[in-house]
Amino acid sequence: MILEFNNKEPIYLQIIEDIKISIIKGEYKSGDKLPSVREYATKLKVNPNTMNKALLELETIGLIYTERTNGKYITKDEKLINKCKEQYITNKTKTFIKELKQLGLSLDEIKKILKGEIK
Amino acid sequence: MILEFNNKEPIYLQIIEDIKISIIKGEYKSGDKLPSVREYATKLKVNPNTMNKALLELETIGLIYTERTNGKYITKDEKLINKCKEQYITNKTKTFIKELKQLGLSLDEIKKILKGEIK
Amino acid sequence: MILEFNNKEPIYLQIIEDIKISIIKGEYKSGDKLPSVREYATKLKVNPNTMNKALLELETIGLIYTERTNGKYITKDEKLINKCKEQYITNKTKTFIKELKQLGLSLDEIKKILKGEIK
Amino acid sequence: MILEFNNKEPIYLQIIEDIKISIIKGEYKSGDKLPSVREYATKLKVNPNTMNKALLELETIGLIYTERTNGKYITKDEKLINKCKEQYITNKTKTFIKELKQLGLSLDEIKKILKGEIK
DNA sequence: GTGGTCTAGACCACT
DNA sequence: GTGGTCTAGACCACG
Repeated sequence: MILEFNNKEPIYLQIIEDIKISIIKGEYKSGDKLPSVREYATKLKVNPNTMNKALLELETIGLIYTERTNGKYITKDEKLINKCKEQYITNKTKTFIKELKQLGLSLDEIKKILKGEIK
Repeated sequence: MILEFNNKEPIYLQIIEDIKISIIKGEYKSGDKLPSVREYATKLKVNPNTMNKALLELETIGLIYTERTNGKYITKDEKLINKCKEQYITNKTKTFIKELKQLGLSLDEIKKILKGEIK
Repeated sequence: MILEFNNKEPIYLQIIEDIKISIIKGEYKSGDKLPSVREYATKLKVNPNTMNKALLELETIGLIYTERTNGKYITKDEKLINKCKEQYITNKTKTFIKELKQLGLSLDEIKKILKGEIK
Repeated sequence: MILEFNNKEPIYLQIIEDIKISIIKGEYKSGDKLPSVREYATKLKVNPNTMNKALLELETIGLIYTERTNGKYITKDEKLINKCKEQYITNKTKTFIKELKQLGLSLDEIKKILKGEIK
């Protein structure tokens, strides 16, 4: 996994986003063990503190959990994962539609644009 | 014009975005005079410096220009405005599609989701 | 005479510069009568105060003088005009050379560049 | 590095110009880390905000870039630097020639003047 | 310690 | 009254 960070957004948020997507896509599966913080940090060329912050936040969301002294794992709660996926999708969709509507575009126009873009 | 600011994004960026949209929508028309910096600032309950920062950035983009000691105006370059509009739309559309594709969704699935959301 | 003003520099300075050049070039000759302030102002689409400011400054330099109730004239002091011309030229030349030298260019290099540019 | 500011031009513009020249000359090299905003500000006896304004503008030009929380660096895009250098030189040269031509001087006369001035 | 943002308030030149 | 510049000083997120 290689991550191109942009400098406008906090790195830890970009990492969170990336791992979230991996989970939603199913690349990381329920119960999978995650690399150690250190390992992760070196792989991403990132400060361990940053890595830790990202994983902590994922833990508070519930997408990963920690087994003391053993490592971090993807949650076994598949419902949660699905819920996350749906949320992610409807979120993106709604804001997308909202933004275009804000420009005064009608739904028909939005559909047209999408047809043009989806090839 | 009332603007509700969110705390995640810098105020000046939100102002830029808002004015940009007004221009794109045609609420502000080519050659229109903008409210003075101070007036704008009081209306938005923002420090004049902040307001100025936003307007300066819009000027470097080229969407507005300054007449010395006279005020600020919407660009007369309608091509630029149209270009901005198109850019804005295709930008939003492309990232939207990219984000959903990244999740492994096929184009058909994206279409379905949109149909569900567009009511 | 048509003047395209830029918005970065004060208009009155641009006017001064322009009239100065006209005098140096000899378009305005020793003893010539200048248009009235009002006339000038309408021609240049400029506030009369601005026009006045410009002419006043030219008067303090000595390039023009006022005959009470009669109008403004180009100085009859041709020496002054010549001095101005020389000053203008050596000024521009010296700063030009200084700026390029500052970049670390040798005199030979500057000569080359000039040969390339002068066609 | 000591900078003598003149009062005619905004300080932040003079700073921009100075840093630009340092980059063009190669005193600051591709990828070099710049002093921190605060450090720079104290060195130049300028308010940090002013310093920041200058650096921001250099960033929009692309000559420097920011690494979040880490510092600012000279661009690694050496082509851009070269382009800037050329632009700077031809710009200065062209306006110089234009200004003298505007006075009615022939190219031969300009050459003579330069020979006189270049010693 | 780094840059980013924001506020408050002041002064200036120009028209 | 307009924008432009500058200072002082504060707070924040990030790493």
